[in-house]
Amino acid sequence: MNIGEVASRSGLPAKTIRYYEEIGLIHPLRTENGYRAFQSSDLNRLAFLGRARALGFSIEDCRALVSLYDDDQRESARVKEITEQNLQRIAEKIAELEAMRETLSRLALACSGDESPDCAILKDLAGEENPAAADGTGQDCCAPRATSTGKGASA
Amino acid sequence: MNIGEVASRSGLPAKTIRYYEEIGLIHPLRTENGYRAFQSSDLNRLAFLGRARALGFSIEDCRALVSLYDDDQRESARVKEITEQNLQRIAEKIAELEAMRETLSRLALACSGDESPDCAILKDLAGEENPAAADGTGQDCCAPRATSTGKGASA
DNA sequence: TCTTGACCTTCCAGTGACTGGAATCTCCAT
DNA sequence: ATGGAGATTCCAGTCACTGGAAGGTCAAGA
Repeated sequence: MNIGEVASRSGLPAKTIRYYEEIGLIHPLRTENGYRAFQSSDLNRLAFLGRARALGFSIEDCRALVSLYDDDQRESARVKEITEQNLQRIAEKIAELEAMRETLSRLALACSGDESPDCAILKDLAGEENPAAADGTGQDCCAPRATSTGKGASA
Repeated sequence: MNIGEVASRSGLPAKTIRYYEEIGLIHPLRTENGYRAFQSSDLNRLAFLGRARALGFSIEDCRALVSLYDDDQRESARVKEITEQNLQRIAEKIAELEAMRETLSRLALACSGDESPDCAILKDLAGEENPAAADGTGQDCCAPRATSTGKGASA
């Protein structure tokens, strides 16, 4: 199989497949003309990688996972450990985004969204004491210093 | 104020403040020795930017927001529009992460996590017909081709 | 036989939003 | 005079690709 067929069969762009070879995730053979010659085992590996990536595993996680997959002496505990770390990262990210969503929803509600320059969103961003808070918690959510690890926008 | 004081007062790293100047988000004056000389208005602007970034606005959104903030002819509708676009991006990201979380939780539960090589997680990634599904929906969540826009791991 | 066009190759640069580090300069206190 | 903190610029790296240029290969059709 040439790269085009593997791309359409695996759902991964050809560019990505070349990149995965470059970083050592796959090792397809070559034909005389220099084209990559994929076996069905390569296709399986790429599908595995595509699924793992779609589940949020990092490339380094994927490297570990395929190597565990290849290793029949593996302990499933190691796989579970990687999975649970990923799960925790994702849960943290969700929590961070939920906090943003709540604040943004509140601000959007408080903004009239008309032709006047008066804007509750800008007032909040400018640090004026919450005219639109009214949630009683008094939490200073999402101030720059409060952003533990994440760097704000990333999507 | 020098950059160090502004950094500690705004909560933004000095590196980030220099970067924000480089991309034209702020325009601090300079003293004779070449040091940046920040006014309190620069500090306000940086705090504004820090809050906006912590709420997930992109740098380009931030550029638009500060320019709206500076414009007393603005219409609050424009601010609300940007906010709601951001809100939607965040909601989509959350939905994507929730789907990952659900699948990962299911897989982690199905994996014994012991010293044996038998692993439900690896089986699923390898595309074996869901031995751990049992959710009745039969949805082929998180297959590589199903990943609409997002590129999988990004946190 | 020649040409066309699809497909393949490599290499380099860009993305977003910083972050790290080197080399150098300025200022102030001892 | 010296030491150290803090400032400057510039370059490279992060993550996981993605876009594009320049060129090689192959099969089909005129």
